[in-house]
Amino acid sequence: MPEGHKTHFLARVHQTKLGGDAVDASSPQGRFRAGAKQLDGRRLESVQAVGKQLFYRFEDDLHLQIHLGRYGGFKEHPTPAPQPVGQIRLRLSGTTTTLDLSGPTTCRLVSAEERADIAAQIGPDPLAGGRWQDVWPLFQATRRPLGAVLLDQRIVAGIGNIFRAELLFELGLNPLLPANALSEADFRFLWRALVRMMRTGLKYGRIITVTRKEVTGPLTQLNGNDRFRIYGHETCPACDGPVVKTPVGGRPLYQCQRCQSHDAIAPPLELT
DNA sequence: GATCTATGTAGAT
DNA sequence: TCTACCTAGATCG
Repeated sequence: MPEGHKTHFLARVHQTKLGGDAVDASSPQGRFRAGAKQLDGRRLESVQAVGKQLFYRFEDDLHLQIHLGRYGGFKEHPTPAPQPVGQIRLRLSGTTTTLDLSGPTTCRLVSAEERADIAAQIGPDPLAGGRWQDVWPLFQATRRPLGAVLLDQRIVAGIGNIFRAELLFELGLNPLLPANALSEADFRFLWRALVRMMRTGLKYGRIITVTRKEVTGPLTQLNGNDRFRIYGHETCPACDGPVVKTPVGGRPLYQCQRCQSHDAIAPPLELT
């Protein structure tokens, strides 16, 4: 269930809880048996997120690449862990913590060269010091709609369907605006908003775009789509008009057509 | 129990 | 642009 905030969050947690440990590795489901066998007993040296990719470096220059895809996820247990439940592709047991990985799109061992190649194909990552100056030329070079460009991991790393919807809504931007029609000042504004949104997601380990003013009760207790302003909603929190769900860039985009009709960044919306 | 849905991507057409 | 793939949880009957 991850966008870029989640991979960075997981990298931190896994580094803290298993970094330095010689791990017991197994594949209860069986589909990563050979890989787990190679990892078994080796020391986990570091964990790093690159956009939505996760890389685990083990001793002897062994690299594990994980992409959670849409359904993938980790469950954490104290070591010794209970019997695995469900389709556990990989179980990594450290001294104090055991991780169960299920449903990843990718879980494989790669060489240091392959790891570098994969990372090189991913655009600047707002959570890893990516700079707007490096992304801006790529926006200028394409007439593809903003809503599609934001999801392109070669251009910016870590944005998924929720961040895209929430960012475009917050800025009041028309998702179909050609990327190269955005002014430099507006692009910088967009970048700042994106970094803030993703950092908040990293802090909580989940995407939260509403602010305390907009909801009752603590942010951490929000459920489901209540954490978002537009994604998964039926009515617009600003104008109370209908939210439409239409495919842009191959994924369903939630949009208030009244509030998001602008070709430049609009004044802040009144959110209630 | 069956069916639907989901924060993603790669490869075929 | 379409389809396949990965899995769990919610919803429906």
